[in-house]
Amino acid sequence: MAECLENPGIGEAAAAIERAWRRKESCVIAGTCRVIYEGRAKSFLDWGDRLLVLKNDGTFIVHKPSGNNPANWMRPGCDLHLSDEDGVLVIRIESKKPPETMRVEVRELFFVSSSKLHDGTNLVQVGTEADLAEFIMQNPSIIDPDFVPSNLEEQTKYGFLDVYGRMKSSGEAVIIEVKRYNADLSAVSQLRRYVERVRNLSGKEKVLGFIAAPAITKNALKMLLDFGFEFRRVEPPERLVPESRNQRRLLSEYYSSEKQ
Amino acid sequence: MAECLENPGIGEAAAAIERAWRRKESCVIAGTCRVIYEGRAKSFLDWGDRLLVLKNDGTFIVHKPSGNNPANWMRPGCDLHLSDEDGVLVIRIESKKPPETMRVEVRELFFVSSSKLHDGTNLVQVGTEADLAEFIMQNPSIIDPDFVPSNLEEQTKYGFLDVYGRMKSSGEAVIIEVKRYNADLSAVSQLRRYVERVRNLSGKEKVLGFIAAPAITKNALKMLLDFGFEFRRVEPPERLVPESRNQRRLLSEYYSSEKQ
DNA sequence: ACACCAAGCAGCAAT
DNA sequence: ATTGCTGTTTGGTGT
Repeated sequence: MAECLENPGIGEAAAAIERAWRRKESCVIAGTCRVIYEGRAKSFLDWGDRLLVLKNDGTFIVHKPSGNNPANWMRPGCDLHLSDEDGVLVIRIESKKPPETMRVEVRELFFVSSSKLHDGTNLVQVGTEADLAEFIMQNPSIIDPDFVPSNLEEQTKYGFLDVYGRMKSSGEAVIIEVKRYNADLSAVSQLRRYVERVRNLSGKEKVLGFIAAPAITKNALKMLLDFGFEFRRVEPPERLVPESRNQRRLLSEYYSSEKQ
Repeated sequence: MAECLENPGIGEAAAAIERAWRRKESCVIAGTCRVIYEGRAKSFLDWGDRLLVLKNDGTFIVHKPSGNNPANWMRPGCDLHLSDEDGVLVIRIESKKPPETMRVEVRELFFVSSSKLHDGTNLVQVGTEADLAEFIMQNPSIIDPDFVPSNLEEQTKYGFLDVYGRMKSSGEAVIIEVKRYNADLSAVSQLRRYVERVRNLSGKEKVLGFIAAPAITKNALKMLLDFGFEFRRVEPPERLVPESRNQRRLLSEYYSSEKQ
């Protein structure tokens, strides 16, 4: 099932990686390497110890021993080529579209571990911006007692709008830009764009603009008010901070929500 | 140096991970697991085979056997806690700020590999937007034969302006928003914001706005022209090798050695 | 600490 | 295929 080599030689390691790749296994290499990337940009990473992750779909990821993000990577669908150049293991990874290449030179190896991995399940997520928009649709009075959200068809004729509707009494169009976190200047710009678009397309003179978010930056609020728009504070529907007690209950909660 | 376990039992694996963590080694686990994350959002990943990467700085990353991005992750600085719950290895990862938790249950293990990794060198990169802005500063005629870029201090006076200057003959202010790729609607919004800001702050009536990029989307071009701005096509220079910074010297050394 | 912005952004859905 | 936009965005820089 799994195959691990501790402190292998170049040839040994190359054979193991080649084998894993041919068998469509996932493979992790730890070693001292340097990396050259050329594609949409160019980069060079000088000698150091890293983790190299090779997936069977042609994904290749270089991780430094600290930090969240990879130092270098190649997206799924790459080709792999291994060679021994003067005692250095050279891994070339190539992508056709976009045209990119990565060259990893490994001069010392700590381990090469590989295993066939099966995974048919996908991540289930809650707490996104779409969830917040849905919450506003269900609770329109958060925006205004007079606000009535529209159906989706009416929205789509104006393009991508987070939440769209109108004021019941006046019939004025209402556009709401929803942000999951602190709304900033670009959120206001976005709202402004949408408002102008709806004004043009509908011919309505009066289009009201709102930003609904947990918070808004000072400058963004100023810009918002300058344009005659309004801010509505909206807390996310669920408490997302972790509870210390009874972690297991949460798991069963996920299960029941999965089952539905 | 390196330590690998193939198909270990729960207790064995827990001991190895604990040991790696205590020794500040980087550790990779392959196994069948499910993952619950709660923090800025919530997610649940049902049973499947994954790679788990634990770094000594408290980074924890869950990779599915395909795809570029991690399914789940915890950023640097987390605490780790291991336990055996009814024959299932439970890895709890906790972050204080922001308050987040991840719970990984591993019911089968393929390998646990760890090694102490040292890496003092950082990535050197060229071909960013800043490089393109620098190129325009050096070659202002790309924008207009009459365009004279200002020095860097003047750039920062109004905030984050990519390139700022004026027309030599008329004295009109010029603002250039630089994009490394296809300029889109948000790029035009950004330019518009900057132009309005400079108009307000400087009292200048005439402020010219440009987008300099390799390309621009259709709608973005329409919006750009509607506002009276202009587009300038700018291809990134063939050779992006900079000279000033010490770190960057490494890259130019590489390139010149490659070219021979 | 906050605000703002680029990113080899990635990935996804709608056109 | 392109466009537009979200993201547990991340990471960096300037105030």
